[in-house]
Amino acid sequence: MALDERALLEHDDVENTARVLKCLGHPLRLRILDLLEWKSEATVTEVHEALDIGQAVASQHLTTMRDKGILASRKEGVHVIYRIGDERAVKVLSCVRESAC
Amino acid sequence: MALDERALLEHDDVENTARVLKCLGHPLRLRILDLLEWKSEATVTEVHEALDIGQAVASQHLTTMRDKGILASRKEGVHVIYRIGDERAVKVLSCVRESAC
DNA sequence: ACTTAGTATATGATTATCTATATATCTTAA
DNA sequence: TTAAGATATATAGATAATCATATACTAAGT
Repeated sequence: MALDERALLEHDDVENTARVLKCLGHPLRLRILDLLEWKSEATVTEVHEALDIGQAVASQHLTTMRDKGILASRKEGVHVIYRIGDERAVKVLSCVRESAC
Repeated sequence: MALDERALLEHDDVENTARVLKCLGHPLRLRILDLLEWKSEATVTEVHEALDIGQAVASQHLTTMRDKGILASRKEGVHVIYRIGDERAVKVLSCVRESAC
């Protein structure tokens, strides 16, 4: 019955969707997303201090999330300021948190 | 600023949320979810044939998803019939698919 | 130019994930 | 009880993720 013609699959973005969800599926990255949801913006240092994780780890996760489009960033002087880059990530989070979406 | 008091975190289910999202973050498992979304139910054999994957692989992924509560199953004779066990998974999927949730 | 603070990357060790093959278990029919 | 089909599990090789340490890069100030 030609699965390739089905809704999700015909978009041929299953791989990409999986990549995004997999990226969200990590405790630290969820906490980063949560942090940016109420703080709007944060530098690498702020993330690494707020979450009490190593600077390199923070940078790595932030970069990973930006690569997937989940986060966006801008440079301001010596700081790199990260923010949420795709509101769908927030919605996904709220979907999981509660029953209603 | 006591991150531990924030919404998502005070639920202390960050780990579990991450586990679920990580589980969804796999191409085959997304396709399984997609299959069960329009087919309602499917046996292991049906999944492994519809997705053209090995029987063991199908069984493993189905088991994994059931362990996380994403799927549910019942036994009927010699068959094990899987279905979606948590509608939030579907909602997560639709959140990622489109802009609106 | 030098220093310092912020950020990114390279590396490697550890652990987890994925898939295939093979095998085991379970259920029903003969 | 034996056989056959359906499902699950054990195992192992390959690949990928994670995290820590160390190092490199960059921008601003002195």
